Amino acid sequence: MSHLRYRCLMSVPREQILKAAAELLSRRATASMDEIARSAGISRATLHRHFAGREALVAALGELGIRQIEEGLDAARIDEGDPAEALRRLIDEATAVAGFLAFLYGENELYESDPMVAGWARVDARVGALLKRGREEGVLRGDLSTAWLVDALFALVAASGWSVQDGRLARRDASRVVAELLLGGALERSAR
Amino acid sequence: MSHLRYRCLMSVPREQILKAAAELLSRRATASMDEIARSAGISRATLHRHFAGREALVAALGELGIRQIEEGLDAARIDEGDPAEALRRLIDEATAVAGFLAFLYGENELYESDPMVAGWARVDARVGALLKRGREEGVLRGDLSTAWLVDALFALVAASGWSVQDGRLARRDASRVVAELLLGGALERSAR
DNA sequence: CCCGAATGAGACATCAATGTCTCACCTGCG
DNA sequence: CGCAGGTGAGACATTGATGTCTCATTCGGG
Repeated sequence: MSHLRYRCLMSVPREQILKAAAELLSRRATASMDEIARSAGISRATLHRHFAGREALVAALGELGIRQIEEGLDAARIDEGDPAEALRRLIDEATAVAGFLAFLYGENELYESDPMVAGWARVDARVGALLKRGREEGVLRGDLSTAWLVDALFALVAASGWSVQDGRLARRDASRVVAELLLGGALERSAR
Repeated sequence: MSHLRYRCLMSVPREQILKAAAELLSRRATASMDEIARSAGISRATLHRHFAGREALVAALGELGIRQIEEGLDAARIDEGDPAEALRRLIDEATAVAGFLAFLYGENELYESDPMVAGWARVDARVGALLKRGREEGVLRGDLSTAWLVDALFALVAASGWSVQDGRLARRDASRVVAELLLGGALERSAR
């Protein structure tokens, strides 16, 4: 939430445009520039003033998404303490930017660009390292590959974002339900 | 649904075309008809001979997807026996058609049609009923809503399908890792 | 009050995807 | 062999999205 000064009209902040675009595109990759603009509450002309074209918009979206997730990884301090607790902190941060994560998760095949691939690889490596540490410390199961757990983590975070968008899940519950399901599973404790 | 014999060339079966289309479109919703055709190993002209247009293709895709999932629900006999075991059977059936499920899961906002919405609602209700039964019998946790568990189930099945497509997961392991993660979670048993 | 900056609405050309068509080819069968 | 059905390649017009442009409007600041 940038509280910078806007000299004239109440311009919609660039980041807010990107957020709206991410949430729309994560659901409908075929959304037109006009739909994207209206979802952000601006006109198509203004959208084009911010981003040269669809390609530039998607590039900015990918860049911001990667940056937000990496900032989340930093904030979660995933190299410290109990792996399970680190994972919960990571999920806290990730669900906060679930919209962008859902976009990256579902759309990374489109508009492939080297920096985006590299950024995603960095994120993947860091999350994988955490899960590997958890496995080696005996906290996480050894019969589920870390690669699958990474995929499952992002899938659940993205799903939580969609559930929130669709009103099936309260935003404040997203982090908890993802963490509880990913870590503890769906079975009642007495039943396992 | 004509299951007639093909008298001349080795025609690519309609269902195989739909399967290829589902796997491609679940990843890249913007794929062109030409890309879809080539992913199925046929020409654009032949694709148009099978399906009047993109709309008809997507409709057929949705119809077949819903049908396959409902057949899977039938085969899994989810109303019988231990809910956890029923859920494992359901996941077995669902991962077998993960490509179609991933398509339906990610693309159901596009090309909305009444029969598709109704079909998805039927599936949702049946899976929800199973989870509700599991909760009432004390097998499934009561602190995770059934709506969330339904979303998570489909998200994990779809994710497993993508992981298989991308070569990060062996197809024969898909059912196991989804079921183990969804039911038991990622924590080592001794650690919880 | 007036000016400047940013916006929204709309016109316009361009481009890629789409849907339809024709035609030549191949294969299986009588 | 000759035919018939299915196919691939390609031409063609059409459509919708896109990118660029102009112009009037509006709001904030000096």
